[in-house]
Amino acid sequence: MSTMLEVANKAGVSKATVSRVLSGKGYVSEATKEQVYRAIEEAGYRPNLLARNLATNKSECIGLVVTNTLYHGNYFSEILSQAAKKLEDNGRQLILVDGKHSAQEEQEAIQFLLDLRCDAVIIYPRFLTIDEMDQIIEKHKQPIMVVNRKLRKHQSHCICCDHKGSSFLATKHLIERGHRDIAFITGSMDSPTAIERLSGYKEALNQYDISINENLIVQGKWTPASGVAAVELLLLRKEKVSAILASNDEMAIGAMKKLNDEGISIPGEISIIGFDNIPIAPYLSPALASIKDPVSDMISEVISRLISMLDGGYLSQENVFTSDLLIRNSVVDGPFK
Amino acid sequence: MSTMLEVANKAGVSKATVSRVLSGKGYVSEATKEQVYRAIEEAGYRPNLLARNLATNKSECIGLVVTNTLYHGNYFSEILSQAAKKLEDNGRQLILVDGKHSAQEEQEAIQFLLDLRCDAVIIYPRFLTIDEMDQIIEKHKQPIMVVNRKLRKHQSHCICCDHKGSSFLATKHLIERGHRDIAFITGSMDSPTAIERLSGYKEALNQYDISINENLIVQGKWTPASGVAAVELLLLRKEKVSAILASNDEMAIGAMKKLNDEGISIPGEISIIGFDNIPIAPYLSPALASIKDPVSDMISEVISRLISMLDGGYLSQENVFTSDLLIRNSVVDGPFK
DNA sequence: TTGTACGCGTTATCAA
DNA sequence: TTGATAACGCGTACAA
Repeated sequence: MSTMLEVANKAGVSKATVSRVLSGKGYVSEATKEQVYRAIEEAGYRPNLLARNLATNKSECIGLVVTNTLYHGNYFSEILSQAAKKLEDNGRQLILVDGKHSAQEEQEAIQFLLDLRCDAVIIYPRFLTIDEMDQIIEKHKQPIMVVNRKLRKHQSHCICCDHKGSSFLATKHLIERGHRDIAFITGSMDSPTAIERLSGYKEALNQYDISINENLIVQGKWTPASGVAAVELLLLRKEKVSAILASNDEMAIGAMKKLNDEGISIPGEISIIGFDNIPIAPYLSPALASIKDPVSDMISEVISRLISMLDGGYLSQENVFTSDLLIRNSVVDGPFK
Repeated sequence: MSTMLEVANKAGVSKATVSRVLSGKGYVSEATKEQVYRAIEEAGYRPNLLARNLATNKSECIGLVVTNTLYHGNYFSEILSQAAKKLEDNGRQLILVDGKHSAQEEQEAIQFLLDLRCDAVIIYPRFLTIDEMDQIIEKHKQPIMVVNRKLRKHQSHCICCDHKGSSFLATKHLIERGHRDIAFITGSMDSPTAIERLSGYKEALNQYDISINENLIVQGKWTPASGVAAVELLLLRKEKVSAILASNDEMAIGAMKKLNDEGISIPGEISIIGFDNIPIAPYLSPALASIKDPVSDMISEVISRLISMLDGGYLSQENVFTSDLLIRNSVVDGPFK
C-alpha cells in the first residue's frame, strides 16, 4: 500500500498539501491540485483509515451489538435493514459486531467498538442486565444507546417499547371477541421481553375476572420448533383451548403447523395471534394475526438522535434525548372467530 | 480515555514495559507486572485498537460486504448467522458493511474494509461484475473472497454453487412426476442467480422435448409481494398450469397466498416449489417444497479457508484454495401430485 | 499558497 | 529485566 508521503514525493509537494487536497480544507492552487490527483491516481493511493482515525480521534462509524442467537430469524433482519437504511445517507458506516452468548461477551463487543473509537454504539441487549448497562454508559464518554430495555439511571440513553401493554391489548382483544380459554406460549424466560408479554396476558385475564389456568401457559424458546412443541404439550394436556397467543410470530407459525397437521382448523376451531409482525407474516395463512413490534421504529429513532447529536455538535445529551419516549405497539386485527 | 503512557507513569515504568505486560511477550518481573496491572485497573485503561492496528498493520477483523437490499429477508440471516458462528472461536471479529445499491458503493464498501486494514474481506456481490471483482482482487494484497459468483481469472478466490443445475433438477423432478405445464417465476433479472435458475428450467424442458411457453414465465423481484403479482398475472393469462417453480421461497410464499386466496388447492390442483430452503420454510404449508441453497455451507467454507490461510501463515493462496470446488444443491422432496 | 514539525497511542528494535 | 526511541500514516497548528 502506498502512503501519503509517496504521493507527496511523486507530486513534488509535501504531505500537508496532499492532506489538504484530500480533505478539501485549506487553500491549494488548482495546478498543484491537478498534480496531486495525478500522483494519487498513479500510485493507486488510498488513505489509511486507521491512521486518519487515530489522528482525528473519530472513525465515522456507528457500532451495533446484537447476539448471534438473534441472527437466525426474521426479527433481526428488520433491525439491521432499518439501521442500514437510516444510516445510508449519513456518510457513516454501520459496523455490526457479535454479542455472542453471554453478558461478558456482550460487554466485550461493546468494548471492541469503543476501542475502535466508533462515534457511537447501539446495543440490542440479550444478556447484560440493566445495572451493568447503566455502569457501562457511565464509564464511557462516547454515546451508548440501548434498545428495548428501560434503564434505571440513564433513561435518556435507552428507547424501549411497551411489550406488556401490547400483550395486554392482544389478550383483551381476544376476550372481547368471546374467548375465555386462551393459551399462551412464552418466549425464553430469561428474556425481559418474554416476561413482559406474559405479564400483560395475565393482567388482562385478571382485569376480566378470568382465572389464570397454568395448564394453558407453555414455555417456548422463540423458535418455530418450540411453537410446535408447545401445541403438542397443550394437546397432551387436553385442556379446552379456543385461542392461542404466541409470544412471537415464529412460534405462532410453528403452532399453526402443528394445528394443521392435527387437522384442527384455524380460525374455525381455534384463533391464533403472534407478536412482531415479521415481514413474511402477512403472506402466511390468513388465520395468523400479529401484533406489530416497533423495533424498526425504535432503531430508526435511535439513529436519528445519534446523528443529530454527533453532527449537531454542541448539544448535550440531556437536551437531545427525552426519557419518556415510549413507542406503543399497535394491534393488527385478524380474522378471529 | 487514559493512555498507555499514563499507566506507565502511574506504575513508575516505561511504555515499553506496559506493552510487554499486555502482550505477554518479552520478560517482565512478577513484581513490576503486579504494579502495571494495578495501574491499569486504577486508570481504567483500555488499549486503543486503532493505534495497535496501525502499528502492527493487522486488525484481527474479517470484513463482510452485503447489500442492504438483501438484509430484508430470511436468506441473509442465514449468511450472517453462519459467518458469525464460524468465526466465533477464532478471536477475530466479523465486521459487516453495507454494499448499498450500486457497483460503486459495493466497491467503496470493500475499500472501506481494506482501508481499515481488515485481515480479509468476503463479498457476497450483487452489483459488481465478475471483471470488476477480478480487478479488485488483483489490486490488493489482502485476501478477498467472493461468494456466489464464478470469477474468470481468480478462481481460487471464489466459491459458488450450481444454481442452474439445481433448477434443472427441480424442473426435471416435476416433469418426472407428470407435470407438463410448469410455470416459472424468475428473480430480479439483473441478478446472475436469477438468470441461472431460469436457464436451468429451460434446459430441463428442452431435454424432455417440452416446448417453452413464454406465457408461463413471469418476472418476479425476489419478494413475497412479487410472488403474489406473478400468480395474478398467470391467472389473468388463463394458461393451464399444474405446477409453479418460484426462484426463491419468499416468492413461493407470496404465490401460495394468492392461490389460497383464490381458492385453488395446493397441492391438489397445483404444485409449487421454491428455492433456498429458508429456516421457516419447513413450518409453512406442507404444500411448499424447497430446493436447498447451500449458501451457509459456502460461507462456512470460505471462512474456514481464510482462517487457515491467515493463521496458517506461509501457505500461498494457490495452495489453500482449489478452483473447482462447487457445492451442489440438493433437492428436497415435497408432496407433489 | 505551501512546507515544517509535532502529536495521535501503539508496537518493536536496540542498547543498557 | 528494563528504558529510550524510532516507526506506523495521517491531521494540523504554525511558520514561511
